[in-house]
Amino acid sequence: MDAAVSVVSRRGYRNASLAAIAREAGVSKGLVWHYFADGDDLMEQTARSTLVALREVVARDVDLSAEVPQVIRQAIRRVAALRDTHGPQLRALQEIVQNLRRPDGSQRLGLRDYEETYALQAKLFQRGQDEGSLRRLDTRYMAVTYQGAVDTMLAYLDSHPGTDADEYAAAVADILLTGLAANQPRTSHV
Amino acid sequence: MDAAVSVVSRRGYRNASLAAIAREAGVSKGLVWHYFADGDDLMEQTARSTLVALREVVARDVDLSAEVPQVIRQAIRRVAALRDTHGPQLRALQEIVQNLRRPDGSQRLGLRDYEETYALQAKLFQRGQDEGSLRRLDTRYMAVTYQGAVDTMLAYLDSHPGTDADEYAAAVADILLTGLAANQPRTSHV
Amino acid sequence: MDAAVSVVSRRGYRNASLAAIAREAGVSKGLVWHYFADGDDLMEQTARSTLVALREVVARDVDLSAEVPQVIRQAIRRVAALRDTHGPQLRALQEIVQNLRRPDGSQRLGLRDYEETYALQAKLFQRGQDEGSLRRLDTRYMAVTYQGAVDTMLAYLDSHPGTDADEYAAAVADILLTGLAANQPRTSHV
Amino acid sequence: MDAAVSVVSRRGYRNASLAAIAREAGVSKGLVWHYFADGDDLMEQTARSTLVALREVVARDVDLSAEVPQVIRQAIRRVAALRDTHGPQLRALQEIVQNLRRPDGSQRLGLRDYEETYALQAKLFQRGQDEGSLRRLDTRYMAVTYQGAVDTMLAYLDSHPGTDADEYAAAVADILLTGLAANQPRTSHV
DNA sequence: CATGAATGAGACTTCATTCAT
DNA sequence: GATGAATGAAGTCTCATTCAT
Repeated sequence: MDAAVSVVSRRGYRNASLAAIAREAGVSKGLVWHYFADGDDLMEQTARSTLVALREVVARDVDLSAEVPQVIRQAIRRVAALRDTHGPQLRALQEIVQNLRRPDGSQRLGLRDYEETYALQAKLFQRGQDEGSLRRLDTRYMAVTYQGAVDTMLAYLDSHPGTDADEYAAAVADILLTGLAANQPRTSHV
Repeated sequence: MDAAVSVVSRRGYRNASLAAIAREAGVSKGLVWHYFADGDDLMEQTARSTLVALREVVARDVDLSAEVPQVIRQAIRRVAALRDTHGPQLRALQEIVQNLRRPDGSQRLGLRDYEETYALQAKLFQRGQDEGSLRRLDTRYMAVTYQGAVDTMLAYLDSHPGTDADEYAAAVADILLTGLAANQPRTSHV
Repeated sequence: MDAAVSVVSRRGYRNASLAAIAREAGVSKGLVWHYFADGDDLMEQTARSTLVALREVVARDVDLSAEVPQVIRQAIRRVAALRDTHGPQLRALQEIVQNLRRPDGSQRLGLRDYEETYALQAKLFQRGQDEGSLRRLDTRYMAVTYQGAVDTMLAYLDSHPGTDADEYAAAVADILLTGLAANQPRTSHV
Repeated sequence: MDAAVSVVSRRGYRNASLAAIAREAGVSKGLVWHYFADGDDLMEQTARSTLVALREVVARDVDLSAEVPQVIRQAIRRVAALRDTHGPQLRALQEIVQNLRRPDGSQRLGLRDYEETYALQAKLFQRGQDEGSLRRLDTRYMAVTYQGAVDTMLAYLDSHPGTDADEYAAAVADILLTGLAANQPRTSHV
C-alpha cells in the first residue's frame, strides 16, 4: 500500500499500473493477488487506510479541547502543513477517490466515504455553537464548505509549490472563521 | 467533443475509450484522428471548450454590474444550478482535468488552467474592495477559497442528489460573504 | 475459425490459446477481438459452423432416398471416412463441445446442441418405421444410441489409426442394425 | 483425489485449479506436492483410481455367472444407475481423460487406457459366443460399440436429468442385443 | 508433515493508433 | 472525408510451482 501511494502520487492513477506498484514495492506482480482481491481492492484499501492515517495525524497535532475557532484555525494550518509532511499521501488519496469506479462507472469511493470525517467536523461545529463561538447554521453545510476550502487549498498548494503554506492557511482560516464565527452584525443580504 | 463529454460524464475517464466516444458520436473510430492529433488532444480541447462554455453560462445569467456581494451570491446560485442544467459538462470537466496527464505523470490541465478564471474573479474581488463592499485581503487567496467552496459544493450536490441546490448555495454564499465582506468587527485571532 | 480448428485438433482445447490460434492464422492477437466477442465466442462459433459443415458433408454423400437401413449403413460408413477427410474438424468439434464452459462450470455446448441432429435422425428412423424396415422403438432412444456408437467409433478410429475404417464401420452398422444377440427371437426381457 | 473428483466434476477440468482442489480438501496448496509429482500426476492418478473403482462397483452388482445377454443387460442398467450413485466420479473421469495432455498436445489418457476394460468385455463376449448366445462377430468391435452406446447413454443422462435412467438403459440394452432392424432375417448387407 | 509467501510464465483482453481503400 | 481492418503495446489476472520455515 505504501508503494501504491508512492506510485499513484507520482504518476497519477491512470498510470499507476499494478506492475509499476509491484516494482516500486520490490515484489513480483503476482504477489499483489496474494494480498488483495484485485487492483481495485488494493486501491480502495490504500485510500481508506490513508484517509484514516491523515485524520489521525491532524488530530494528534491539534489541541481538541481549545475553543472551537482555535481548533479550526489550528486544524487548517496542520492540514496545510500536510503538503510538506504527507504530500504523496494527500495526492494519492485524492487520485484514488476521484478515479476508483464501479463497473457501471459510478464512483466507488466518494464524498459519501468522507461521511465519517464530516460527522466529526459537524460535532465540532456543534460544540462551537453550544459554546457560543460559532454561528447557528446547518452544521452539515458548514462542514462541507469548510472541507471544500481546505481541499482546494491543498490542491492549490500542490500545484503552486512556491506559496507559503502557513500564510495561506492563516488567510483561509480567517475567511472561513469570519464567515462561521458568531457575534457579528449579520448584514442582511438579498 | 459533445460525445466525449457525454461518455466521460457517464462512465468516467477511465472507461471513456475513443471507441466508445466515436460510437456515441455515431462515427467511425478512425475519424477521430482527422480532427484531433490524438486522444489526449481531444480530451484537452473538450475540457477547455467546456470550461469556457460553463463560464459563459454563468456570466450570462448574472448581473455583473451589481454590487460585488450580490454578484457573488448570484454566481454561486447559478453555479449550483449547473448541476441540473449542465451536469454532464461539469462532471466531464472535472474528470478530464483530474486525469489528463503528461507522459511523466504530471497533470496536463490543472489549477493553472483555471488561472483565467481566477483572474476574472480576482478582478471582481478587487472591484469589491474598491467599492468598499469586500474586505481588503489578498484577492488571490479570496479567489481560491471561493473557488474551492464552490467546487466542493458542486461535488457534494453531485453525490447527494437529494439536496436542495439553491438552499445549499444560499448557505455557502452566506458563509463566504460573511467571511469576505467588509464592515465587520475583526475578531482578533491568534 | 479454420485456424482454431487446426490448433484445437492438434494441441487440445487446453493448449489452444488465442495467441496460438492467431499465430496459426497469421494475424495479430488483437484481431481476434475485431471479429469475436471473446475467446469463448470464437470457440462456440467454430464448433457450430463445424458441426453444420460435417453434417452437410455426410448428407451430401448419402443417398437419402434409399431404404432407411441402407441410409444408416451408408451414413455410418461416410462418418467413419470423416476420420480421413475431416479428422481435424472432428477432433476440434469434440474438444470444444467437451470443454467450453459457462462461468458456473456447466457446459456451454452439449448434447442439447445436437438436438437438431437428433431430430433429423429421429425423422429418418420414423420413416424407417413407417416403411416397415425398422422396429417400433422410441426414435429418440434409437437416435442417441446410434449417435453414441458412431461417436465412439470415431474416437476409436482416432486413437487407433491402424484400424480399417470402412471395415469397422460395416461392423458397427451390422451390430446396430441387427443387434448383438444370436438367433433373434425378440425375447421378452426382464 | 476425492477433492479433485469433486471440483473437476463441479467446475470442469478447465477451472479445477490446484488451489481450488486443495481448498476443497481443506489443506494447503503446497501439500499437493508432497503426495503428487505435479498437477498432471494428481489428475492421472485420480482418473485411474476412479475408473477402477467404477468398474468394481458395476462388477459387484452384476451376476457375472448368468447368461451373457443377461450380464450385458444388467451391466448396462447398473452403469446407467451410476448417474445417481456416482455422478461426480463419472463426470470427473470423463473430464480428465478428455483434457489431460502431454506437452505435445496428445492425450495422456485415452481410449488406450480403457484397453483393460475392453479386454474384460471382449472376454465376456467371447464366452457369449462360446455358449451360443451371441453372434460370432469380432469381439473387439462388439466391445467398442457396446462401450460407445453406454458412454453416450451416460452423457445423455447427465445432460437430460429428467430422463428415466432405468427405462433408457433397458432400451439401449434391447437395441444393442437385438438391433434396430425389424423382422430379423440376418440380411446380407453390401 | 504442513504451511503460505513468493515467483514467473502465460492467458485473456482493451485500446490508441495506423493505413489502405 | 470517412471507414474499418489490422497491429502492438500494455494491463489485469490466474496458476503451477518452489522454498524457507
